[in-house]
This record gives sequence, structure tokens and C-alpha cells, in this order.
Amino acid sequence: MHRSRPTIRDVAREAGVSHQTVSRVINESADVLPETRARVEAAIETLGFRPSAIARSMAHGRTNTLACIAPNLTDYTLASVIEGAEIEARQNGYFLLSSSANDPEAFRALVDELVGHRRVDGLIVINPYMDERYQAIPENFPVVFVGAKSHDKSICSVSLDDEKAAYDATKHLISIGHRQIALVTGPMEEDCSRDRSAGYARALDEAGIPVDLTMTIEGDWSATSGQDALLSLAEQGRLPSAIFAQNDRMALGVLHTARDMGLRVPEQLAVIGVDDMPLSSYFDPPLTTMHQDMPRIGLEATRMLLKVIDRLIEQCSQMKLSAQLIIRQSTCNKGGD
Amino acid sequence: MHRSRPTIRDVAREAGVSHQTVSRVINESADVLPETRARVEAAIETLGFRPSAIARSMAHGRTNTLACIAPNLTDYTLASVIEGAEIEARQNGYFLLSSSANDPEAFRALVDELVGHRRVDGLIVINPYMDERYQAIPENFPVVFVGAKSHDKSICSVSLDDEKAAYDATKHLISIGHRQIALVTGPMEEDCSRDRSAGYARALDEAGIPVDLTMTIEGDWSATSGQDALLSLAEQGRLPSAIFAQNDRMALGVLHTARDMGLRVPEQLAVIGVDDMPLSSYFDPPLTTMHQDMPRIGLEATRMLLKVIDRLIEQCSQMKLSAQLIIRQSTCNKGGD
DNA sequence: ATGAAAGCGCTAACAA
DNA sequence: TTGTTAGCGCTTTCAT
Repeated sequence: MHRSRPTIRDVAREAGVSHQTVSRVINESADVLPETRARVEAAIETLGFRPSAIARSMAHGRTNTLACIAPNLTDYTLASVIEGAEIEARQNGYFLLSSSANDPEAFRALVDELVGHRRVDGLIVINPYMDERYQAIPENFPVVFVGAKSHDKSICSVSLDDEKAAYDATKHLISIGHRQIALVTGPMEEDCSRDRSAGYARALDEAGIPVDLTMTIEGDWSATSGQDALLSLAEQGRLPSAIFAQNDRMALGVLHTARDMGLRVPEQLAVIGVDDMPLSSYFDPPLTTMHQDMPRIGLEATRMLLKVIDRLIEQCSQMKLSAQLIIRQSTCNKGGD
Repeated sequence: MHRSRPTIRDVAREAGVSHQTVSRVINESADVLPETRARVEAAIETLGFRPSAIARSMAHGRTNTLACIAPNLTDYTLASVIEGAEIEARQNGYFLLSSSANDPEAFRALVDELVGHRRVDGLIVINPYMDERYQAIPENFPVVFVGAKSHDKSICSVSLDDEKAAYDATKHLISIGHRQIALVTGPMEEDCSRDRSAGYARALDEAGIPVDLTMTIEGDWSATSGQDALLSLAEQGRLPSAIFAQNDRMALGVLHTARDMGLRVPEQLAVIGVDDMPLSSYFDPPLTTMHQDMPRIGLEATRMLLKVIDRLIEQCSQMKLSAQLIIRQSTCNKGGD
């Protein structure tokens, strides 16, 4: 099965033409007599010839492969971005290599392998500002950031409009009468958490509600940190009437603890999250949240990256997609779903 | 940035040696004078040379890339297998290309690209017996199946010991006094569902409980199908005292509907699932389940695949990993967590 | 419209 | 120990 694969020259011999003509045929070049083409195609058929992608890459100086680096591959939001990116990549004749990198060191090593050895034509980096990892990316290599708008204007990015999503979420709580609204954030070193906090503050401001910093608690995206947040608010005797958790997992932790504490949701405590993760409609009660279209983010990132690779992008774009409010019972009893 | 990358010959010129010597240095061949080596390494340094992975592949006839094909990349169990596989692959100097294929046609096209064009050295296929997709895999190409033991003895596979997991789950229910135990299966065309059904039946048999087929309902792994299952049992007036759902999502659907129906869990209805998906300890009540180590399955599959590629596997192995019972409150009030 | 020659960047086989 | 000569399988000139 190893040395048996026919090459372009075997086909040429079989068809009685030069290997170059075979190349023309498989590349659908116009300048081939229909008759010759037919002969070559027949030879390809009989020999079962398939062009080697590697040889092509070698000659072209292109791998037709992209890579997507994420903190991990199992988190639903990340996996969704990756899946969206993978599908769009394949649609355009590319493959997508997805890898996880926990820490800056792993990230650096990965980029070094991928870019240094020219294994891929471009890179999608999810959460590039996490632990300063973006610094490991070489300049002038095609890259698109996902999950945070790039600080560097020369790098493209696609992300959720975090500020607006948070603003809308907070506004929803305000619109149904809440004025004591606590905030559970993601790690504040992530842009995303900061932007969502800003949106929260803007909504409060607009409503003339002073921002009470003791009502803001930093979490780490985990359900456990959501639990801890509610517990610590309770301990301080500062129970709010509503909580905006910056993601659904933390919101779930809040719901869980509220149940343990005997708080009725939404009557005594309204809860809203961000993500619309699968099963969030199965939480108890079903969770009101800001839906974000992760596969779409992956798709747009890939499109952008392909443009960068083909150098047909004028100036770098920073795309922001909007989240959509999904009202369920964790904020309103009459809420749909 | 394109034609500027130095090659092995540039380095050779710079160091005043032949390009072959450079090759020897970067491949850590023994037969190079320390002095020469130093000169070459200095040249590599000054020029910033990095060997091209493609050229290497070209010369070796190896891509150092594996592919993993799954029905999708977002399902937690699948993503976990992939992540485990990816990490193990990198540990061994390989990259992992993961792709999703919904239907047999997409699967066929994907395999054709990957294998036909020799883009990868080996394949990991998750759920190979889904819609007969395994038929699209060419013979003699290195493959490992995940999620179902291979019917073909010449193909390696790694999977959960589904029969035993189901047996243990059912036995747990029996041991706490249940005798009317309903079963919610995955799609019966999947081996995994059939094996889990067999384990369920064996446990009942052993306990002298006749298997009542009206108590078995086929689902599709979704939470919704778990809901439907419980509803249909209720409609038939055949409410069991316990339900074994073949995965956690369906178990969650059951819990949800039980709540809607006013059934107390576990007093009036005990529920057990399989997977131990994240957040299953946050369900209401926390879900008793059979924990399976998906990353480990991915890791073992990769190891096996690498052995197959290197032809250092004597005869094909069919590895089965065991699941572990995690008792939470959905079956026992006193159950830990 | 087709073919011949050269080259992509590396490794392998042989020679010196 | 080092260098020379051929490839790996394809594409890209440039002839014809």
C-alpha cells in the first residue's frame, strides 16, 4: 500500500502523454484537447490515481490548512466556534487543525510548530488576550482573533458585542422593575469580562441607578464560582433582587444555590446569563439568557482569515456580532419557552 | 514573507558546508563533528531557519497528521474524546485534524479527501457504525474505531464497556429496591444502544425480573426524547419506579418532566444516566450516572493508531474501558456528591 | 495544444 | 565525517 500509489507520471505513461498534460487535466486547465483529456481521464480511472495533497502543497507553497487554537476543545462555546470554522474552511477547500493550549508556554510551542514549520496558512486564535498569549504570534502571519476585538489595529477579529449584550441583559432586568442588580463577572483579565461589565454599568447609569461595587463579584466562568458569588452576597447581607451572571454556567450555579437557600426564582431573585448553552432551557427554572451564535462567529472568522491569506482585504476589520435576548422563566414567570 | 524563508541550502552556504550536513544537524544525526555542528547551528540561528514540515512530509511520505471524524464537534462526549486524542497526538509529534460529518455522504467525501489525497497518516472514527459510514473507509488504511467495538476483527477499536456500564447502572437500581425499571435507549441502530440494552436485560435477568418490553422506549440522545419517553410511559399508565436513561441528556429530560408532572425524585421515581456530563451534579436533583472517561478513550485510540501506523501492533486489539457508578440524589436521598 | 526542463525543500543512498 | 547525486509528486516556466 505504500509504493503502489500511482503518480502523475504513471498516468502519463498509461495515457501516452506527458505528465504535464496530466497535470493540466487534473487542474482543469482549458488548453487540453477534449480527446486528450478523455484519454487521460480514462487512465486516471484505470489506475485509480489521486493527486497527492502534499506534493501539491510542496509545489504551491501552500498547505490549504488552517489552525484554530483555543484554551480547550470541550467547552461548548469554544467547540461551537471551532465547528463553525471547520465547516466553513472545508467549504473553501481548507482543512482545520484545532488544538488546545492551556497556558502561554503551550501556546507558544504550538504556534512555533504550526507557523514556524509552515504547517498552516493561517491561524484563528480564540481568546488571544488570555495570559498575554497573543504575544507569541509572529507578525505578518495571517491571523484572526476570536472572542476579543484586537487591540492591534492590524489584526482582524470577530467577537460578540459583549458590551451591548451586557447592556441589553441589564436593561431587561431593569425593565421588569429591578434596581438592585448584582453582577457576577468572568475573570477580569479577559476583555470579554471587562466589556460585559461596562455594558452593565452603562445600563445602570442610563436608568439612574448608582453602580454599587460591592454588588460586583468576580467569578471564573464555572458554575461553582456562581454558587460562591451568591453565597458571599448572602453572607454580607446584601442580597439583590436580580443577578446578571456573565455566562450561563455561573448563572446555573446561582440558580442552584438559590434553590438551596430557599429563594424562589424569579419572584425573590431574578437571574440572567449569557450564552444560551444547550440545556439552559432545562435548568430549574429555565434560564433567561443572551443567545450568541457561536458557529457564526467561527464561520466569519474563517472567511476573514481566508481573505487575509489571499491578501484581498483592504484594511483589517473588527467584526462584532450581536447577542439576542431569550426570555425564559428565570426572570419572568410568564416568559416563553 | 514569502520567498524570504531561508532553506537548508542557505544555511549550508552560510556555514560553509553542504546542505546534507545541515540536514544531519537538524535531524540530530550522530555523525557530525561537534565543531561543524556548532557552525551549522550558528548559521541556523543567524538566518532564523526552520525546516519546512511539508518538504519533510514530501521526502518521507508521511504527514505526521492524524484525523478524527465525529458526527459533530460540539457534543461534550465527542469533544472530550477529540481533546484527549489531540493532546496525545501532539505528545507524539503528530497533529490532529478534527472534522464533523453528519451524514454518510459527507463522511464519504471527507474520507476521500483525507485518505485519497494522503493528507493524513491515520484515521480515528467516532461512531463508525452510524448510518453504515464505516463502509466508506478504504481497506488497509490505518484506522481506529471509537465508540463501538469493530465488527471486523482486523480493525482496532476503543470504547466504553457499554454492556457492563448498563448492567451496573441497572444493578444499582435493583440494589436499592426497584423492580419496575424502565429503559430509555439511544437510537437502536447504534451498537452502543444495543449493548446498553443488553446489559440492562442481563441485570434484570439475574435478579429474576422479567423484561417488559413496553417499558423500553427508544430515544435519540436528546433531552427532549427523554421528556417524551416519560410522557409516553405516563400516558400508557405504566409509570415505573425507576428509569435508566442511556445518557445524561435524556435523563435530564426525564427529571424535567418528572418535575412538571409533580413526581418527586427519587422518592417516586429514581433516575440514572450515563456519561457524567459536566453540570450533571447541578441538575435538580443531582444526577446519579455512570461516569466514563472520554479523554482517556481518545488517548488510547491515538496510541493504538500510532502503533498501527508504525506496524508494531501484532494483532488488532479491541479495548474496552469501564464506567464508574457515581451516586447522586436522583437515585438515593442520602447519596453523596 | 503539448512537451521538456527546472524547481519546491527536504531526505536517502552512495561515494569520497 | 562530509559531500554528491537522486529522488519524493507535483507545478511552472518556456519551448515547440
